[in-house]
Amino acid sequence: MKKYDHKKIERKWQKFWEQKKSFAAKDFDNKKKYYALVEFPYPSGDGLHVGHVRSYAALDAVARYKRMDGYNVLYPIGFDAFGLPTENFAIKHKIHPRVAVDKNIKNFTRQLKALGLSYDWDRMVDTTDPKYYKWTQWIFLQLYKAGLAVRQEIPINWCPSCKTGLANEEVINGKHERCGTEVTKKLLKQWVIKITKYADRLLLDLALVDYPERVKTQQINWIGKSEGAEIVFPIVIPARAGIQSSGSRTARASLVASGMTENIQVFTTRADTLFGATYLVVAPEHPVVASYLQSQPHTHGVWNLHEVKEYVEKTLKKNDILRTAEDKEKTGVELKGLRVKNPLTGEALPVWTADYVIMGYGTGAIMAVPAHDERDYAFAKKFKLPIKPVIEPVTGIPAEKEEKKEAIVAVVRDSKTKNVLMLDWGPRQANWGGMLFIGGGVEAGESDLVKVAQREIAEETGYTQVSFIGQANIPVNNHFYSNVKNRHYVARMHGLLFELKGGSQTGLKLDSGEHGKFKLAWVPEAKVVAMVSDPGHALIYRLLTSGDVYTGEGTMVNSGKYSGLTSEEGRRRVTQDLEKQGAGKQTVSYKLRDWIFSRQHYWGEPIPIIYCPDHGEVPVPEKNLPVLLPKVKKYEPTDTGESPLAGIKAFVNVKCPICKKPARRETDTMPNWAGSNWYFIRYADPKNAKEFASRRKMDYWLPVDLYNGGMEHTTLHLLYSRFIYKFLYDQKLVPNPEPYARRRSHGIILASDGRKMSKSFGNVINPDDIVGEYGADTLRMYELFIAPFDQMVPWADRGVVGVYRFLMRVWNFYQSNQAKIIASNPLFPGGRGSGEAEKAVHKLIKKITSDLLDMKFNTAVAAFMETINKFEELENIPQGVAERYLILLAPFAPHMAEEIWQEVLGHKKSIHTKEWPKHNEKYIVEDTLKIVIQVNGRTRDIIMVPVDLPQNKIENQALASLKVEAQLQGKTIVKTIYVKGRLVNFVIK
RNA sequence: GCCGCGGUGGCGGAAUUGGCAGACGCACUGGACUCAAAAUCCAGCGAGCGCAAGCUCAUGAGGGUUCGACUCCCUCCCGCGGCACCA
Repeated sequence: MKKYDHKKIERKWQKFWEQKKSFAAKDFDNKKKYYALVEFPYPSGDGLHVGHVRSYAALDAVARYKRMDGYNVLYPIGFDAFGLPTENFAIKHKIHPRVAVDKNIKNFTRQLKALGLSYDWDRMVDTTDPKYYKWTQWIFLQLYKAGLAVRQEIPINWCPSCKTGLANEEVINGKHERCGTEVTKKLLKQWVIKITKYADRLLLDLALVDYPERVKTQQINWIGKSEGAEIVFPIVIPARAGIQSSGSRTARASLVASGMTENIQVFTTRADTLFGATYLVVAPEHPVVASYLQSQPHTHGVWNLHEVKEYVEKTLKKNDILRTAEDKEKTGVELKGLRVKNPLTGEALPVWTADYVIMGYGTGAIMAVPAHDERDYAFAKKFKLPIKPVIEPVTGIPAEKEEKKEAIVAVVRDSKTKNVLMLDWGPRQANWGGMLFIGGGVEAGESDLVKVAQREIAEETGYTQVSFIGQANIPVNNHFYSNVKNRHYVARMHGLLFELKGGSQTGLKLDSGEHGKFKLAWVPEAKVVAMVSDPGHALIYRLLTSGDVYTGEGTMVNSGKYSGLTSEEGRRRVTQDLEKQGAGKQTVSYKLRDWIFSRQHYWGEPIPIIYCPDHGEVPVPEKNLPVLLPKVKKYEPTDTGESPLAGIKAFVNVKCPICKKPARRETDTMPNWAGSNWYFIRYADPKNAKEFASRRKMDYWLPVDLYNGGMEHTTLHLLYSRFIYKFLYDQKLVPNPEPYARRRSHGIILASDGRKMSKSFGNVINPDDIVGEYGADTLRMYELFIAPFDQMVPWADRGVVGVYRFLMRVWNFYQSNQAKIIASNPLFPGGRGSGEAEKAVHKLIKKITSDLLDMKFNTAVAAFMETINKFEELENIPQGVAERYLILLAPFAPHMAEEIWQEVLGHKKSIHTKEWPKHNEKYIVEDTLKIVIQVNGRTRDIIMVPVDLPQNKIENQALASLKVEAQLQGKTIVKTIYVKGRLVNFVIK
């Protein structure tokens, strides 16, 4: 028997496939195409990670399966090699990034080839190849021409020690990753890509694609669409501000001179709370603040310029992390003297600036409604600003005919035990009964709610020694049914909290219907929430005990003509009315920010723009692309805050393409994401020198049918590349609106200690070692086997051995002559065998095919194991069965399958060109059924019956079972449940 | 805090979507082979009671729906991931 020499076998077939170009994708085949894509790796100095292998092996299995199933498959690979890691690697090892990339790509290529992945190597791309990044620059120019690439002064992360701008990726916990200095914000002119213009389509078109739900929701949340209204608050200067009245020329003139606008626009999703706005807050970066500071103090009297200036400066120094992660204590300062007018009420409101309002969202200004917003509430409490409730919650379900009443709900807490007094009205019915607090109507003539509540407490519980603690800030309108009165009510319930001071009780004084209907119950605090059965009572309890602000919807109050409307209707009406008077409009706001595209680093694509003293920004003419990254000796970041390219005269100095006068090149480079945005398009036509890809080839190959990559790219690469593709689609340059029809993500592989694999922990598994010891087939199959594909899982050395043992058994099985039996069988002409083996292989075909389509690789591998176990039990395996098993295995263990196929079974052509087998249900169907017999839902016996046995016969057989008989002793059968072909269940009493 | 995902033997995980809980693999135990070990092969392997047939308990906790719940509903606890003053 031949030994399994994985090294020899794997090397042999890898060479064979490479020489024959077995897996090259043909452009324009008459077969159906299938484009399987894995995120191309970043060729780091550490080499391939076992995490890469998981993704690549999985899609390799799919790609190989699809080829065998008759598809023309494109399964390409390339390298994403620009960016910081390489630059840092180069600096650390004192070699040029170009050299480092070439070296790393070579190493990665060797490792990938040793895994026997069926890539079409002729289509390999490298984002740092000028022939490639020419088109990355070209795409940038298209964005520029469309007005989507613009230069803006934007606050960026800034390292004051290195004097350089930083990418977000370089900021770790608020510190510069290289020097540890705290990062600040600095205004710099940056290239910005207007991805926000596509926010809505990026959101809507998620409906067109098959992505995992969590990927979709993560993108939806990231885009963060909120529908709301923009409301215009005109700025007024009140008379008491000093010298001049609001119409005063002097005051106005000063404001206008300082650039002050006529009004402040706010964004809100709750226009229904406009009557509850008691002040305005603008972000410290808001232009109103700047104009306020520039205005002339002596004309304005009470202006507190100094204080405002100090606050703004302090805030701007903080970076985002400090500003948000710092204690949540609200800070802010009033822009004294400045007032705005509520456009609907005419009420004058003060204006504050506070860092809890951020410039980047909405309009950078809000109307504060402290009664119905937690942040505004906290701010108003701290600075003693008025709080005005304008929404009352509504609970319960309205009935057609209901009586209105004012009511109280009293929560009584024992001062010692902290238990809460509840009334137990028996089991909860549809809208009455259950556990409630003490409640009662306010009767005519009663005005003091505390007295009303004390009266009700005494009447219903007899307790008189209760002291008032507090009242809920808003009443709850509760629709309910009174069983006692047999009537529907809507009660405006005021919540009051009491403490019991003494246990003495007087006689109860109940309404006629109340006698004996309820019991008193002292409920521990922790259980109250779970026990209270009425939603209105539950809400009151929350308002009373947690001090929560009511931020939900409800019915409008204290809102003039809008009072009584629901929140939803109120929002519509208020917005409409504002629109009519030109004081507002319906609008939409997104959390998504524009994409900062400039990096002050050497190792990236130069941005193809020239600055001319006469013509300003001039794009590099397309015929002059690529703008080559110059070869330099020094590529370390400078300490001037400019890209290292700025110091290279031969690069910087250039003639203006329009007037030929001396001009300067842009010296910033593009971020890492630029090259990876569109690489999957290039695979369709990787060598094209005239276009980024030919339209015909794109029409054939795109979109990607299956794209696998990491979860960590969901809101970066995945979103960016969707955006770029949509942009190209709008330019009529690519054929579809979405680049990836189906997206899947693999879980990361942790080290066996459960931590992340990391050189510093010394727990890294190198794929080379596993390939060396057990072979690529074992490594690939192991990684598919360990866990569901999308789940994170720790590495287990022993698990590798398990898969290796399995492959050894497969090897030995085919080496023995067990697999070459039965030439023909009378029942199955054509050399196919009958019975168990045939059934097993048909089941396997079905299982493997559906698992490949569903990406359930772990259960597919288990099925291979199960089937080989079965084969070993059986005496004879027909050759046809053995061959089909091997064909199914080919996408998973391609080397071993090929070796056995050609060397042991003597076939002349590669197994990977063999057609994928089809299963036939008729071989799978069992001729006897296993019927589970249950008594009261518990399995008591299992019987085997012929498939065609009718129900009554099955039931009779079930009854005849001795084990069932034992259960039936002295009981009667109430009901018999039969589930076709599956079980009989006797319900007995 | 909000959103999403998850919790099943000693471990990684199966379970046709409401119908035999624990497939497959690892670890472990016993046996065969061996002078011995490794490798390999055979058998066992959720817990408790029992000589056994078998019975009882068991899918994070508690409740509910159902003839029947890992699966559906409610409440809670824990873990992971994302977002985080987004008005």
